[in-house]
Amino acid sequence: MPELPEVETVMRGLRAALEGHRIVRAAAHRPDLRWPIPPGLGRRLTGARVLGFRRRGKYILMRLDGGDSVLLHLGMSGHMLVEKAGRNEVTPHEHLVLETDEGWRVGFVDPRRFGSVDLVPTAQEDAHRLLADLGPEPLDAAFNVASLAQSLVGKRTPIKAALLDQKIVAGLGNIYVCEALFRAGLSPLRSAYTVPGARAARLVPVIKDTLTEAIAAGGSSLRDYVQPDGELGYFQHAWKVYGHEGEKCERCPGKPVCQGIRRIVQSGRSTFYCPRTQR
DNA sequence: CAAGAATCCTGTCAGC
DNA sequence: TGCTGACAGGATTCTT
Repeated sequence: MPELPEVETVMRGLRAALEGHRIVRAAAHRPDLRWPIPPGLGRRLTGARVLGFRRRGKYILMRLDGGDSVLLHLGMSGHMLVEKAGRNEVTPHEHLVLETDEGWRVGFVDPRRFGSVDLVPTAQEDAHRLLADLGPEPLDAAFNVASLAQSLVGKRTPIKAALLDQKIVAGLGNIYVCEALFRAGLSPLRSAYTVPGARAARLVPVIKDTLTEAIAAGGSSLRDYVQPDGELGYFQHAWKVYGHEGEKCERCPGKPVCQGIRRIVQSGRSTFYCPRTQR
């Protein structure tokens, strides 16, 4: 489900509810996610104070006193529920529930269970096996035209697949890759090794802009996805190609040559693009 | 080695 | 109304 802007939005919501507060109750209700929730996690969390949050790619890290951090990935269908404490029944897909000293109840809900929860020593967060191989943060200066060009050299895979590879850049997913390629006027089918140069120079800024705008909008809300405070993100209204199969691309209005936005399948996932303006 | 397919799991929606 | 198949924001693991 969530890509970088949604994860960032969720992290900010968790920060507002949890940072500086003590966890007075914690329980894992179903440990068999993408990887098992470590046994004893509930016990480890109970009584801990939450010191702070950060995001790395699509992962959220929650720093606790006592030297450990909780590593959270929302997978495809994961989201967080933040509500007033008091509800004792657990909804069917609520795999982890916390309660704070200020009376907030925070639940991790993930029907498809592609998400994961782990515990990692704070001092070694970035050495965790799930984080160790991640590429640069797309909004950091370390992600730039030169660094992207470098990582695309010799890659014969389509640029669409390369940008989905978290080792090349950390946090892009299917929606934002489609949107960024549209904005850059690059075909998702183009071989990655042909991008370094002028094309990479177009691509990097639009990736940063797209993500920045999406974060400002509170992410994109699909179906039941909501931010922790229950608000809906609204970036989905800014999508130009994703989910717009058959519609006219806004770059070629009225042109008889425009066949409209096309959906194709690349490595098992939908790609939306305009064949006329994206080359 | 790299690239694409298969896989994990549940819910929803379109079409019949 | 029920049933079936396609598809969904991800990422690893298995095959070519």
